[in-house]
Amino acid sequence: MERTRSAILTAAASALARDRSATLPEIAKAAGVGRTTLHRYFPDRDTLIRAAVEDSVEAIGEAVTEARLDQGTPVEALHRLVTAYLHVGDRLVFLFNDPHVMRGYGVEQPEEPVTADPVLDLITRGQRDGAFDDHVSPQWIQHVLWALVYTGIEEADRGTMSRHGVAATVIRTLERGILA
Amino acid sequence: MERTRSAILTAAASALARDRSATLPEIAKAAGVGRTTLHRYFPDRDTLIRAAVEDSVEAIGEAVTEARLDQGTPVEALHRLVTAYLHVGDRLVFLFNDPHVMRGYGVEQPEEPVTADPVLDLITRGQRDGAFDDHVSPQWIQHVLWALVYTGIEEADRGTMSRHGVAATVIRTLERGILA
DNA sequence: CGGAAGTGGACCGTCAGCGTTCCATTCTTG
DNA sequence: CAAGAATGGAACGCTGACGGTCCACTTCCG
Repeated sequence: MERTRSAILTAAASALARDRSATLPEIAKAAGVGRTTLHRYFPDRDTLIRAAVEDSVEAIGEAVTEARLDQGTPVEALHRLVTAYLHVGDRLVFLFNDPHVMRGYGVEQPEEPVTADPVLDLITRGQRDGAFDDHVSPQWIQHVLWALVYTGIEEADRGTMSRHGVAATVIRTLERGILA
Repeated sequence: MERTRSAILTAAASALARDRSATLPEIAKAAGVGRTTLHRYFPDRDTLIRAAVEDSVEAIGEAVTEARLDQGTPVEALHRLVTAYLHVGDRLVFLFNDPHVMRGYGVEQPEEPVTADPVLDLITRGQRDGAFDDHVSPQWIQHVLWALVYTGIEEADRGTMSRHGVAATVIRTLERGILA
């Protein structure tokens, strides 16, 4: 069943986000599935993790696409992007804590020029329009964005901040820093 | 020898920062020490990690103390703090990636009020003086600070940015955000 | 020089997690 | 309802990491 596969991948991302050394039985239980079934879908741990990474990348990619970053002003788009990221928090945290998928993307890509990243497109557009700081590299802005969203998610998970307050706070700090 | 103990703890923090599932022999080798010696100083893995955490907390604490955060304007102090953090990058990354020491501090603390954190003192002072944004909590600012420093360290490790450029960039983004 | 302390290579028993298989049970579907 | 597919509990062997020990070797100092 495709439904099972999806549930496993989601649960795996969630469980591994919390504890990257989560055991296979733990993941299976989190997915509401027996260890045998888990093994049936993903023969070994490595396969599972790769699939989970791929699935999360895809899910996040969809969320970003839906955010329509090419529409409206860069600042408006940025707001939608942050919101979108927060909605896929688990997967984002999972990718963030993986053997640092972020740098090489872990999943082998056949030398894709990667020029087609909507987020980087938005950032460069914002810099061109004079909306975003162009004294720093687009990559830096992207990483800062990830870091702040990640921090916000932690805050929400811990209960320190309300789910909604997080978005506003992340955006505020992202845009204007911490100075008064 | 106290020298050996220190070398082990430093190497452990460094190795575990890169790969938190680093094996004991790996840590021993990183410390330039035999597995037996490692075992002599720290009977089991858990003891080693606790000691490494404690050691790192202490080292960072010293670096913060030396930054004299109560001197000069909050902004000046913040600059020194960021620089100090970057100098103890390895340990910071180690603590950051630990079973989330950051939240509960992992190391048992007997209900210390924790009121004596120079960093939080600086932040609240900055907010009181009208230097820092007081629409967000001091904790949030602290976490953002950590996150940005962490991001900067990654950048430096990856070679994306020069060691010196990192400090300037982190401070710039921390202070004024990503808007132009 | 000689003993004490520290070091580390080698070895070993244990154990948790993994990969694999078997099989009874449940769920689907024609 | 019956055949087939899917599920998951149970058991097993394997492997890698760990905790622990023994012992030869170096270093240091009386």
